Amino acid sequence: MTTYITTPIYYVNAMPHLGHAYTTLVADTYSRYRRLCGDDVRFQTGTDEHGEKIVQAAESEGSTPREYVDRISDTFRHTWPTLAIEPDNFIRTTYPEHIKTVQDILQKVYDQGDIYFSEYSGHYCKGCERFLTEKELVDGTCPDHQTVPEEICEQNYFFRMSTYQDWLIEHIKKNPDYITPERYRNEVLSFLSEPLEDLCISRPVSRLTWGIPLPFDQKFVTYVWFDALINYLTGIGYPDGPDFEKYWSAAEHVIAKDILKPHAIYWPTMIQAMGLPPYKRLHVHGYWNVDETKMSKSIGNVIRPGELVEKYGVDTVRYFLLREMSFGLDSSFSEEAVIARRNSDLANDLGNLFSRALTMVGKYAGGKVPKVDAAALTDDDRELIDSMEKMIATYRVNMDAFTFHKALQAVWEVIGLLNRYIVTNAPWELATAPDKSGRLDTVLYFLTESLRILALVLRPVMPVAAGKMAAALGMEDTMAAATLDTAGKWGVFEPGMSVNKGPQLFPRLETKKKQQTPKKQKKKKSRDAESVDGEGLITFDQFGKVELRVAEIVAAEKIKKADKLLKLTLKAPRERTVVAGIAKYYQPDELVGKKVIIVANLKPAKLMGVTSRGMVLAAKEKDGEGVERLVLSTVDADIAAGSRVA
RNA sequence: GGCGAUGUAGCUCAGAUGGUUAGAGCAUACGGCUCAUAUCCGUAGUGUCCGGGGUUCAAUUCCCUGCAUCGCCA
Repeated sequence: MTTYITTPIYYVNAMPHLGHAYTTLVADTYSRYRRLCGDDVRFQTGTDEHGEKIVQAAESEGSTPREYVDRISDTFRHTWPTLAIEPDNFIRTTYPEHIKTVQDILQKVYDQGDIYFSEYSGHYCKGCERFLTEKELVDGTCPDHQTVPEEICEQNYFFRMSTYQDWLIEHIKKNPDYITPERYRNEVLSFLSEPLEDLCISRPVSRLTWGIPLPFDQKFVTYVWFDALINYLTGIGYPDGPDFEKYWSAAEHVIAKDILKPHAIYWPTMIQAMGLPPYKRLHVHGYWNVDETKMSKSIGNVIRPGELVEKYGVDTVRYFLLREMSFGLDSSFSEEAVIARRNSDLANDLGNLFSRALTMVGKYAGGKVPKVDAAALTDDDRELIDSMEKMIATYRVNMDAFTFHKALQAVWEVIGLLNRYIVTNAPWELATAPDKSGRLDTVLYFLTESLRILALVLRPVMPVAAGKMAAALGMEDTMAAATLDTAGKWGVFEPGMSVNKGPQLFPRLETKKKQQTPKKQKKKKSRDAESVDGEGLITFDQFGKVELRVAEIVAAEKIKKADKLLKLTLKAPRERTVVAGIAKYYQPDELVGKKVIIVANLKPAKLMGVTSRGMVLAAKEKDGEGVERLVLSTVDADIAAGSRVA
């Protein structure tokens, strides 16, 4: 079998965050799993590097687009190994081969009449990089950027997506696995129940230069779709690379739900127009909410995967992300939850199981895997074998279906069974009775054999830890080459092999201040959950939740019908909109350029129709006559916008 | 505004084509073991299964309606 698994290519206007990491981790885990099944696997990720936003981002830091994309793309490329993510190919849309193939495809589709030229006019928002419909406008402004869109009349090229609508509906209906989980399949079908409009695929060079020129009209460059999506083809050598057909016939894409439409609608119709067979499956996952709010650049509560790995280790992070999220749904991320998973699942259940079992093989069997008396198996033993085999079957079904949380749940059920097996068979008692040595050997063999299977199935999820487990079992090399077919069954371990406990797999992590008398705390909290311990004092941790940052005011304007409110556009370091109640004390003009301190992770709120993401800190006083004065907080010396304040 | 999803134990969630005692993990309390990483094993709980109405011998499950949250579309 062949597997071709891809992540989206990531737009280089942002640094890698938890969302990128999760998508890529899923693809990596799946690729490792398919290799474990013996597949020929190709795993691809990369970066999407064209577009107006890139030009702006490059300008704002004084570099060329080329320098800028090289730098950010490199950051992505170097982030993945820290998570033990190992793609076979890292593609960039600025690679010459990609550009050439994109142009060839555009020419082909143009020649066959599926791309046409047309004129239209509308409200173009620069921030959104697109035209907004009348209904999207709020008081004539873009609701996301609070700017008045330009009235632009423009000519562009369009792809006849509508031609392929009926085919696509048929295809999705006939192939229930084409888009999963089902909720997203339904969403797509519901969208397709209305007539599709054709897809605008170009931008005039007058407005965008950082893109791939249309081969049939040099006054235009291609806009995102025919550039970015085609990476899935160019990355495996389309059109005439030797491996192209082999991998393309097995193509599976992993995406987050925000890019469902391009992948479930635009892309299949494009593929169909090119005369290629459709991709095999599309796997759609949800978002990570961070501490109960959406993770977003503008709120600034972005989790950096590298920092997590540094703190908790690569295996814990991978396990947590795959175990905690029900694939397809949103999940919430918190470091408390990571620590809880680490301690209960990894340290207590799994790590301790390895530790106790291998210690006993060392103590009671001289460190060598003993022989089994096959004639004297108990019901316990048979139940264990049975459970192991069922677990492997469940694991395979769920790994195939991308329901990683269920696969891991099945593995942990058998880990629980093993811990029980130890207690009921009490090897330490068997060891004191000379006539029970046969039974002792059997129990120890059953344990080590089970550990071997655990190390095998956990490899796709926790490659580093699984390597340590294999090493402890003396099977580092054989495990690395093993497949589920050859090794994923009972009875593979050869008696006589040496095992070696080695260091702890998952040392417990200290939980914060757990020793303090919890009962007293409880009483206090139940009286008033809002009040803080002590007399109005907050803990350092509580303070740590408040993210203060330096922000530069780049624009300020009054909000209509609100005499106190100003709408500020801040850079911290990304642009965001914050509404501040300072209109009585400051004029918009005098604010621009000022550097202030903001609460960056405040839950967004709508004030007079404007969404405010954060708040500006200011001091207020009343003089003797009750007249109020307000002064904005600022910084003592010039410092980069976005700097953290603590 | 239209369509859809979700609402179950303190927390995160599973589940039943309607039918006895509604489940798991974490957290909590108590007991046991000593091979093990203060780990493991056992026991114990608590639930107006979102509110209201209907169908039915019987509804947490089906139907209607309301509320809340979320998603897609306009």
